Order: sequence, then C-alpha cells, then structure tokens
Amino acid sequence: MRNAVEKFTLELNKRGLRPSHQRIKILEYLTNNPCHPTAEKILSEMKKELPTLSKSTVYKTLNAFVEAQMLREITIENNEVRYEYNLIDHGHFKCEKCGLVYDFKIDFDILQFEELKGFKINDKNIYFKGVCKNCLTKDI
Amino acid sequence: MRNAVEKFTLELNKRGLRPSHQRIKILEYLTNNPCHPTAEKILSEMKKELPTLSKSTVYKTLNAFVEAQMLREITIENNEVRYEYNLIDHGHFKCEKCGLVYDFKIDFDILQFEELKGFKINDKNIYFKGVCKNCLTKDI
DNA sequence: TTATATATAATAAAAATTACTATACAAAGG
DNA sequence: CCTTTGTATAGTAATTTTTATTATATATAA
Repeated sequence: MRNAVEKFTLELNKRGLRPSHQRIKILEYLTNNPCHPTAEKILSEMKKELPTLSKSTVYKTLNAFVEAQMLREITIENNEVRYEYNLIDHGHFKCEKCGLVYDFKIDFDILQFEELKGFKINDKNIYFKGVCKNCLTKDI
Repeated sequence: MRNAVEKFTLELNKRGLRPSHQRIKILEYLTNNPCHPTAEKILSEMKKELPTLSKSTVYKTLNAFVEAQMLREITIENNEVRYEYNLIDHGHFKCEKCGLVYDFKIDFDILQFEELKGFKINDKNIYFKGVCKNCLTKDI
C-alpha cells in the first residue's frame, strides 16, 4: 500500500498539484472503485474512512484532476457527472434499468469526419443507453 | 405558416399529445432555430413573442417531447441540456471557445461492439470537444 | 354546450455544483 | 529544525438548473 501512496504522490507532483492526504485518498478510491462514481457517491463512501472530508474538497479536487487530465469526466445524464481514472479511450453504456455504467473498447482513430477537417479535437466521447444483458434476462 | 401549425398538430395527435398553442409554438421555435438551444434559451427567446410562457411549461413540454421521441436531448456539459428537432443520427462537436455546437454526419450502424452483444441499445450518442475552425483562424 | 381530463402559469422546492472564508497543512529558505 | 509563504481543506452559504405543487385555463368528447 505504501507503494500506491508513493505512486500517487509522484503523479500529483508531476502535474504540479500538492500531494495532500485527501487528494491521494481520492485517487486511491477511484482506483479501487472503477464503477464511474459521482461526486456525491465518492463523498458519502469516503466519509466512512475520512469523516471530516468535505463536499467542497471533493468537487474542487475532482475538477482539478480533470483539468490536469488525470481523470475523465462522464456526462451521460445531466443530473450527475461521473468520474473515472481510466484514461484509455473507450465507450460507455448506461443501463436504464439498473443504472450501471459499462465500459466497452473502441478505437477512436477509426472515427474520422470530413465535416470536422480543420477543427482541433481535444476530447472524444461516445455513450449508449439501453438495457444491459443482466436486466434483460432477469425480465423473463 | 398555416401549414406548419397543421403539421405540428398532426404530429402531436399522432403521439397522443394535445396540440396546445404552447406546444406548437415550441416545435415551431425548434424548427426555425436548429442551434441546439437550452431550455433557458428557448424560454427567454420565446418570451418575446409569448410573454406569459412559463418555465414549467417549457421544461415539462421538452421532457414530454423527448419521452415521445419527437426531440433529442443533448448532454455535453452537465450544466446545460440542449434540445434538437433533428432525429437523424449524427454526432456533435462543441467548441470550447465560442460555445457553438456543430452537427456532423455519422453512420451509427458501423459501430458494432462485441462487448455489447445481448444488450438492448435504445440510444447512441457521440460528441467531441475542441476548438472550431472559425475560432482557430481568428486566433492567428 | 357542458363535463371531464389534461395543460399552463406562477411559485415553491429540490438537487447538484460553486463561491466564500477562516483554519490547517505542505514546501522552501534560513 | 523552525519559520515563512502560499496553497488546500472544511464548513457554510449562495447559485444554478430542474422538478413538484396547485389553482386556473384550455382542449376534447359526450
């Protein structure tokens, strides 16, 4: 575990962010919980271990991480922003029944568009909605 | 113009929605303004012509239209949901400088994923972010 | 034309996010 | 190692976006 703390400390330093206890813990949480949690979820779960952790810290930290390109922000629904530590390009599928968000592999380089020639693309997102296999079989 | 009212009346009836004056006007606005407006924008713009139009009507109507699959909801940023009347599959590009949202053609049928086999897909979305050609040339 | 159900307007409430400020902590220099 | 300086945190208040509530108005069908 010492290893993880050192790894996150190094990464934060590299990005010009101070390796505070809270920041390291939030990175640790996101690594251990690749379930695309919302800020609210992160806060309520982490309060169990870090009772003094505050809402403002979570929001500010997540925003700082996104800006430093350490995290990806996922906006599928307007009423919840989700976060993930996985920076490798992939798509998302959100099940409308159980609410789970699934990852799926996708090669974004294949997607080239005439109409966007001359545009500078910084961020590519793809997400589907529907019902997952699990919920479909449960229905029968 | 009479023609448009009749067209929207028919469409609303077909979907089981009463063709009220407000609903027809909102459809008319979205047809004439394919700029992906937010609820707030629709409300403030339409108040010029329909001063008594209320926030609740706009939100309720837009939600009803999305549910009836007459409109598409675009969530690129968490703090603004945008709406468009164009139901033909396409992608979106949002310029981080000027804020404009551009459409681009895309054949979603090409996008098939092994990992989503057995999943029921109801909705496919793709959006990019970056800087548009217009803003890039202005910068020089 | 009247009865019935749904839609609207106006306001209040809710949920998510951001701003503010005093205190606490991390990094650098003596 | 201690002090200084700047940044981060916690707690709270404020903001923004969206939804709920309710009385009135409107559309449809008998």
